[in-house]
Amino acid sequence: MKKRHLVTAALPYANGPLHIGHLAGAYLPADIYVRYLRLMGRDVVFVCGSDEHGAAITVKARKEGTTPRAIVDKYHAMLKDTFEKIGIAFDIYHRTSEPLHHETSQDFFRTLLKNNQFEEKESDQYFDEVAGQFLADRYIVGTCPVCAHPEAYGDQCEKCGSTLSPTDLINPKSMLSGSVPVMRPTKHWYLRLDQHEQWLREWINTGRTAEGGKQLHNPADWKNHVLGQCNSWLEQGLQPRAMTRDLDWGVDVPHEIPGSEGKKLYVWLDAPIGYISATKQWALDNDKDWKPYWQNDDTALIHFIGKDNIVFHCLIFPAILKAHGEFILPVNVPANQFLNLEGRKLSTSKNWAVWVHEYCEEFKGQEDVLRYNMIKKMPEQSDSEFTWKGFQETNNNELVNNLANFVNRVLVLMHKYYDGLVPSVNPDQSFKSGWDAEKTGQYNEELHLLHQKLEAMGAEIERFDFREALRIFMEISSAGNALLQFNEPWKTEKENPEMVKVVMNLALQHVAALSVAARPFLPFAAAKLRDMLNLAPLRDEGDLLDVLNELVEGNPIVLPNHAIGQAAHLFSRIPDEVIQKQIDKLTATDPAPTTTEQEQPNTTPSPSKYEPLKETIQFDDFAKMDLRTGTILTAEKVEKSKKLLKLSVDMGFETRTILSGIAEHFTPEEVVGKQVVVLANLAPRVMMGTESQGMILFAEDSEGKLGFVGPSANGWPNGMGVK
RNA sequence: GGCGCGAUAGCUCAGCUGGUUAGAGCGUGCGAUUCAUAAUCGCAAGGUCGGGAGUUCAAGUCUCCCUCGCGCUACCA
Repeated sequence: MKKRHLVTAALPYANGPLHIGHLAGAYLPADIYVRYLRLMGRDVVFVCGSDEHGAAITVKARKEGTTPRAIVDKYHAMLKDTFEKIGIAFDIYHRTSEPLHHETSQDFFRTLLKNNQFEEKESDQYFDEVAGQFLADRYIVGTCPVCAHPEAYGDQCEKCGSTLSPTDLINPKSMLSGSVPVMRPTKHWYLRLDQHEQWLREWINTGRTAEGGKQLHNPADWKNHVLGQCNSWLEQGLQPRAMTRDLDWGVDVPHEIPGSEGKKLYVWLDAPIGYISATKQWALDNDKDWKPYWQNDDTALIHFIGKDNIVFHCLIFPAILKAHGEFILPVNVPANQFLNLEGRKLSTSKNWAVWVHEYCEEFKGQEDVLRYNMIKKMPEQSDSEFTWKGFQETNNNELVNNLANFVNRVLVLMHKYYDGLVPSVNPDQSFKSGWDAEKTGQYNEELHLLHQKLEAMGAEIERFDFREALRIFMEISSAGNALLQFNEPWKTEKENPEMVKVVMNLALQHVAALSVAARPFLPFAAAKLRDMLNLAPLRDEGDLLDVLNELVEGNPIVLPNHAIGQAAHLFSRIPDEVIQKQIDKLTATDPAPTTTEQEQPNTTPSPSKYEPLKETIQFDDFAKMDLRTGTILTAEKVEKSKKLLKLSVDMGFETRTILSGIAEHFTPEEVVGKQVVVLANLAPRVMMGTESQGMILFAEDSEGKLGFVGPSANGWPNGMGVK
């Protein structure tokens, strides 16, 4: 194992609160890993912070009539508070708007420039002639080519989730001035990723940056989907990537560099360097040196992220680090897959989520219950699912019935029989082992078994299998329950008090071991347990290592005559009403039916389903559109396209070829013969090698389902106007 | 469309380089027990390992094709 660890968790974007998907994907696994390392006495720094730049934040500020600064201040404070409440124990939670970060990333940029890592390239970008500036993708709105949502952004449609590029938008408009943007050439700095392809391929697949080079990591330890995603990119060939953008909210390209006016560092540089700035700030605050953590190959650098971030952390950021020349590469990037909620994908825009700050309000004192559930459902190898019902069952059956109940019965019996003083034991006294009813137990040997379990648990954490680690943790509680069950102190106390002393002492050692081992998973419960046992609070400085060192010798971790505290309930049952309330809340904010309900006609949509009205236009604006009736004659799927159908439409006076993005809604057979309304004077556009000569109108419901729009009477003549 | 990852008991998931009757937790059924938040402990039932073909003495595990889910990507009005 390396001498020291630097652990990062993906920087959350400061334009919204944290939901359980974020938690299960990156922050909780990172936190467990780090807490474990601290318990083992390792040198570890855990950094994170808010990602506060980019156009999405300025857009949000504009919408809400405030400043980007106000937006990031609000969400930074909120995120920081949420992390604290749910027990994510960063060493520092930084933010990219700090001057230190600006300096750090600008220095990085200078070094890359000096090292000839950039090429300057001109490309055409949308430019707002009224506002006199280039437009970030987010600053351009238009109609989504996929779902016809009229307010899609240049990079993404929030309605249907499609990834877009600004040139895809129909009727693009600048959000700054409302004018129609024009294409204009602009210059940017591109990182020569193509020059890094060779060693990246070698590094990803062999753990060495060059043949015969030093072994930096073992690819067998990396997750399948991580390697697969990387190789998929490598095989397609890496292209130079722009590292700067025409933005107005971000880190300036250093001013001394010619052509830097109006240019900001793109998120590719800005965000990951945030890890480094955060480490620097931590070092300043704690009178430490940040450099060994980033520049010494004794350090294990580990990035915890979600699967959408794989390429960024496994290819682009490593390329940046290597291009700089003085930095180490990550030894692992244990990316998780996605967590679904009640059968559907989490969606911020559709408010289909469990918000962590709300959970912390509504379930005060039950932070660990959420953590436990997140671990059980952690999407380590494939997507997983959170349900409120499962949340309740897990809490009641495992945390209350097994763990909390075990702790409670031990403490109650200890007080009953020994007034809360740990009894001394005769190590030769035999009893039934809690691990196997058939086996005769021996005190020191049983303590040694406890050691083995804790060690196995740690090994699983080290290989990022947190669910398995948690299972082993619970095994210790189950074995404790079994120990009591097999030996029945409540029956045997009178006839065989010596045996009961050993059993109760041993049961207490289980509880004590759990009070330490729980720390990575259930930090609040761990603290409560320490208190109940009247043991010193954990210091995060090798407490588990100390326990292991005693147990491996067969020694107890709580000595005879230690006075324990009063028993209290570690976890409480969650009743049906509480769960039902959460389910109601979820379905109230998003009335979308589940799959089984989808058949039901939904005639009374709630007000929230309606899109806001667009701004008022004049009659002249409407009159510009030439709408005509037409009939679809033929339809076929466009090759290599998922969404397009190629249609020929009888317009009466002529037959037109029109491409329409409806292949995911209708089969070609379904649409042939349908009478439709066509926007006939729309400028033609070539897509997938075919020119589209118009646009077909569809009605869309709140689910994104499409319906034909046409004259209600059959046999209406084609080519007629629609007014 | 291309590429990647996944599809295993009612539910949530493990199954490393192919090799004995395919595992765990939860749920279910039966039994034991009462110190404990009607908790606990034991036993049992439950799977043609998404579908099809192939390689092999032997395939959940390798190859090919197909279906479905998710992600990345693409000139998609």
